[in-house]
Amino acid sequence: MIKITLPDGSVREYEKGTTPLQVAQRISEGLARNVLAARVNGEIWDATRPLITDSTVTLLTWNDDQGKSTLWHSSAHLLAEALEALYPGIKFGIGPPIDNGFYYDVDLGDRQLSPEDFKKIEDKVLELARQNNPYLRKEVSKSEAIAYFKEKGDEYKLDLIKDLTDGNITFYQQGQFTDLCKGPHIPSTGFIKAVKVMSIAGAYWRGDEKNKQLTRIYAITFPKDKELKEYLLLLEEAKKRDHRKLGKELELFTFSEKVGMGLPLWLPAGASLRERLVQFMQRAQIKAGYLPVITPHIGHKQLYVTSGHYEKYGADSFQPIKTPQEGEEFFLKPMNCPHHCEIYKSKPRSYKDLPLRLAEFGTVYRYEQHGELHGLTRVRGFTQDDAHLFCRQEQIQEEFCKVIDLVLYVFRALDFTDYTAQISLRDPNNKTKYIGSDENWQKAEEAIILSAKEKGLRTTTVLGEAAFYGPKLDFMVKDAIGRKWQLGTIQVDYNLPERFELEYTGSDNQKHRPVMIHRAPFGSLERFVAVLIEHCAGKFPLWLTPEQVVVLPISEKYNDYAKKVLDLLKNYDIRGLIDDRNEKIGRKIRDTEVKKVPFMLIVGEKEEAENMVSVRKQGDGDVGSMSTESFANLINKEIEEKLATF
RNA sequence: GCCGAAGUAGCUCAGCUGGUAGAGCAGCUGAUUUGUAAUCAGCUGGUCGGGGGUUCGAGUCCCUUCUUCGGCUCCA
Repeated sequence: MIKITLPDGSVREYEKGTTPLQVAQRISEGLARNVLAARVNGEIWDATRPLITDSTVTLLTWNDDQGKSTLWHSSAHLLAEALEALYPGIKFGIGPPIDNGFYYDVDLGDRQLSPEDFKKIEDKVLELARQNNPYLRKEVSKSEAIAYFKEKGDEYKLDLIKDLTDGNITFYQQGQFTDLCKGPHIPSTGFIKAVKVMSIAGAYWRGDEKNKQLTRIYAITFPKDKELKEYLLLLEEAKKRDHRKLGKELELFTFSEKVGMGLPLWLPAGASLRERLVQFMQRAQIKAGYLPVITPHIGHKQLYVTSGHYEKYGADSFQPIKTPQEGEEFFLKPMNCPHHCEIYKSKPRSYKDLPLRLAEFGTVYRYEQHGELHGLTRVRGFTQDDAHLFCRQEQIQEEFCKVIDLVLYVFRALDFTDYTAQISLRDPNNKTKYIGSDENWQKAEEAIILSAKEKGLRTTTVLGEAAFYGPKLDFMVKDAIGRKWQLGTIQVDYNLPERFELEYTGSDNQKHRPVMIHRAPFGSLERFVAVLIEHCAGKFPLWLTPEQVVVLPISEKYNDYAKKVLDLLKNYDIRGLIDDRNEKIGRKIRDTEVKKVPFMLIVGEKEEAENMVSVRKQGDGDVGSMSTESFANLINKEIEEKLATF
């Protein structure tokens, strides 16, 4: 008999060789029907793999990320079986689960797949799924494995086997298809109830462009048909929120081939929105003790040689700007930090000056690859809400705490309520690839962990994700439809102070090296605005939105009164317009709704006589009438409450 | 940069196997003076992404180039 510990802490005895699935069955049939895999002593196992020692077992279902990825991984095998049945002789690369579904890389030979084939593939997958074939795990020797795929003529699998160690190789078979795979897998194909082939794309074997290009087939599966339908609805919703589409509709920004790809042009509505974000951050930063600096858009080559960016990125970026002076070269700045380091060096610094917090909305230029450009999220010129905090080692924790406060203030003001923080630390097994002393790293990592804890952040910690120059803390937000985005970042840097030989005089009258912290709560304004647009579907918070109010006169007779109303609103710092077109009120309302303006003030004979406005809220309809002053006070109060928490 | 798909009016899109470009919205003009999500009528607007080729004739077929989209790779 063996002892099985379940997540609730209960311990039960089972016969040796009992499977996690049987454990589930003993608990309830309903649970057993939903078990996709199991976590056994921290490892993910097949639910049908016999337990032979005392174990801690967690049963995984569709509600667990690992349950999902197990189902998707198994689905990849099923997709491969379907493809092999439809297109005999094709060869297989790899077929892993991904964030939303899975893919399989296949070598189709001379065949071309097109979206018209998707339905056929889906039908075949479902047909095979209904056979409810079990996924059978089989341990094989390296020579057996090689023999099998030689026989089958699948050179990609042979390439994979080459790197595996003998005695550690497993096959999984379901139905007519056997694949090299370490697993785990779901018990049988019948768990897969719905499938959608999403797209195809080219992908090099092993991600190397020198290798053959395979066809990558993306698909997603679900244990219930209803979930597929929900997923497709979510995709539609994401399409509606696409910042490129909304940016065009709301006239926030545009691109021009003539100006250059990846170089956004901010239109008046977008530019004023962006300026409001900048002012919002500037106000908060002044409170937090930041000092503004301004640096030019270009810098001498030597600046980037010193910073190390020239060596690392010079060749792959915008090429130097030459001058009439022979041999003189300038670069568009790819980062603000080298300039800020020079500002630090502009005079001798004392420990009393620290922390020194230099802030700049600095526009930087990076030559992103052609295929990588995407709306505002991936551009070649963008503005960071950058700041560099120069401090003493022992000030790191306090500075981190203050930056976290600032980031959380941003999230609150912009209605990002669901976020986590990722702490990226050194790879403890490979300490040599990082710059800075072991002792400092340890202290900095500890400071980050403690400040995240002090601020009550939900965190995940990832070893080996730190930059070579220091550990960092990144914020991940979930938007209104559940997608994850990485936003603010705070990074410790031991490298640049070293390269620029930054110093301060300590209380001991000795020279010391400061630590630098990079931080950008928005990251880049371009990317942040893109995420924000998609998060709020273009319905920006009241304090930020381009127009807060549109005054709608019932007919041209009331344009003068509308003007009076708007003038009064302007005295209250409320942004608005009058729709004085010769249109019916229904039309004006519709057009204003479509522009996602939060409030409409309808004025006609009645309102003019009573000196009132009739208020209509975007999405909610008529909310009654009031005086212009009370309306102005109402919305200003709402804005104040939103922004006053820092 | 690589693979695949696409580029037609300001926007969204139609245009079958080649026969000489069309709709809705927007814009302009006029009528209407309007009460909570589209008033009516008329008009303007396109070297069909650019260049080259095949053809009596190209939006349509071929080549090339640019851009966009979906991926790959990379990201200080």
